[in-house]
Amino acid sequence: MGSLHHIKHLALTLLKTPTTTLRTPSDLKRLHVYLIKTHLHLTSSFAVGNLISRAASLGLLSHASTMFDQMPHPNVFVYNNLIRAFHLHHHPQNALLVFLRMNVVPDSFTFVATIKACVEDPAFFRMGASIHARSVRTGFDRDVPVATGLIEFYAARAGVDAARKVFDEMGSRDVVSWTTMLACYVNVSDDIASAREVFDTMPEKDVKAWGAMVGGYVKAGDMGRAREVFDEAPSRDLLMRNVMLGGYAKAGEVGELMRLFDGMRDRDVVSWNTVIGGLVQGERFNDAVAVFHRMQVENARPNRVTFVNVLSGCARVGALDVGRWIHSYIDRNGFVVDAVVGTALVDMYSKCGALESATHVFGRMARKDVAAWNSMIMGYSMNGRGEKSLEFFHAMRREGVEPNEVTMVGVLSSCAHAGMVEEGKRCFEMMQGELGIAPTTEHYGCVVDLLGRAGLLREAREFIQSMPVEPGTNVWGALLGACKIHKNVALAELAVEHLIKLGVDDGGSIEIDGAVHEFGVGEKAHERCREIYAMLREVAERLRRAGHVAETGEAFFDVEEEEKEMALSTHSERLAVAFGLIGLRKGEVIRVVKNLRVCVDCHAVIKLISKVFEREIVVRDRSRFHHFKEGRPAMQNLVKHSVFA
DNA sequence: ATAGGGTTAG
Repeated sequence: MGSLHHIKHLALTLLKTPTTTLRTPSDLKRLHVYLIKTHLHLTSSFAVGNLISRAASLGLLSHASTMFDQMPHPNVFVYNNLIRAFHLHHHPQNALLVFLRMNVVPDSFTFVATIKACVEDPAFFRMGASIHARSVRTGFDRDVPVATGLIEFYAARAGVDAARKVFDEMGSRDVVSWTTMLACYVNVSDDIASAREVFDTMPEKDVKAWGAMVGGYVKAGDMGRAREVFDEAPSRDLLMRNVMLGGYAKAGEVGELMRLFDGMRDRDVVSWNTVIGGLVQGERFNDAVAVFHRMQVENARPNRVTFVNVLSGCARVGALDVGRWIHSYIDRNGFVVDAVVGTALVDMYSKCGALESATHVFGRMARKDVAAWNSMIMGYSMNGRGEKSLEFFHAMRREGVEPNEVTMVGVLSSCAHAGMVEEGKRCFEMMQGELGIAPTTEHYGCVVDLLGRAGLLREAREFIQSMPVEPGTNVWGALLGACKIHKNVALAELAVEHLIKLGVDDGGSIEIDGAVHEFGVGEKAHERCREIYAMLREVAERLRRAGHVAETGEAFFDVEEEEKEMALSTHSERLAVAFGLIGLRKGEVIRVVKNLRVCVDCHAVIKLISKVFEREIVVRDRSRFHHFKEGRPAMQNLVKHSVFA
């Protein structure tokens, strides 16, 4: 109820203890109206300053600036809050403009806020230096928070030595300035030894100082030392535990991660997100989804980071059901699909082979940055739609979005899939020239793929030899793929030799009812193993009747004939497809994710399975998708939601 | 009445 009594009460409370009231935007809007009605907005710097401060933290910047504009004589308190408001909303230029135009004497709070704004953008280096000079002239540089702000400013803009100079010249230091100096060594110069030296020299340490030191070791990847400091600290707060969780997540120490997490009395959304992210990184996808479900049970509210983490897990294992569920959760709960969440959705859909949904999400995104375009370009490329992918590339350039190295991987692989050799070569040239992007092993792999697929095997081989960097698995994998297509056994053996040396193994997985099942070659460990092999025998029998003969020429050159047939029929992707035939209801699309390329025989067999068993099958391998429907490689209806339609 | 330091993401 917006009764006048209620509003008056709110206003009076605000004037006494402003930070504890006004929790919602509507509270603030009512108060705004009240201040105007009572003309307090013209005279009370106290009321207006506080309103600006609360408006900024509630995301209502327009209320803040309206109130400011209406005030004839704002005092320094009002100015400070407006500068802080702009800074909070990432408008450092506006913050500094307010500072330059203010016609009252700045105080130490003003200097802190403006220096902070200068840290945000490298363009404000000279501005920051001149504010520093002004603080020296007016004596505000002796204020500890001002000097601390300057340490951060110089560390970010001129390096840690310049920051250290300010630190050394400070008249007095407190625990915050010491911790700031420590953090500069950690974040700016990766100098853990100097950070430790500062830590050992500090006259007093609070929980944040201990936390900063833990974070330093975490960033250096030294979890042993991080744990030592963590255990040694006189007290541990939530943030410090989260830092530790992040370290275990980054190091892939999932056991320690879960042990610490489960032992925590209270957790915030960062704790949950860190654990989910760590499980996804550690390829423990089912556990990651389980933790997400645990969040619901424990009434913990997820945020956009949670969604992005879970979605990236879905993308990696091709878990379309879970991904769709997350998408509907986002919509149901009114979360905004911003550039990052949108890209995560697009990426998930396209890596699950659901291009139609990916295109739909992309089309509805308000802001599309490089990463968003990349996910579309990559998505179409991986799904074998090279021309469409290049259309997106050109649209992106028309929109004035600068391509990066990820874009070019997508573009080059599109050219490879579409057989556009000359276009691909042109793009490779353009990338190094016009765009000034240095090629990575990914790009070289794409070029090998481009040449190899087109049958230019000798050129591909020569290209590999001319590479200035060591060829990775992707490069040899591309060459092997080309050898399979063009039946070049000698070159294939060379590629396989390198792949084995680089430690590549074989595996595939499939998602049933939100759970991921993994299969290796000749896998026998799965709980429904007997059923799966029975199904494989049925598959073999039905395919034989349909006239299939295995093309054993290309796999295992040194294996006896029968063993060859056996090994081929237990290739991981076939085990997974067989499991899909058992575990999924008729009419559901069977989606399989594989970490190597699908061999020619499996490709042929799965094509036949899709026909004989009347199932739609999508197999994703390390470079692209294979859609099968009614015995043919199938394409979904992609044009409907396309931005070009 | 307003300030400065350690945590998660496409």
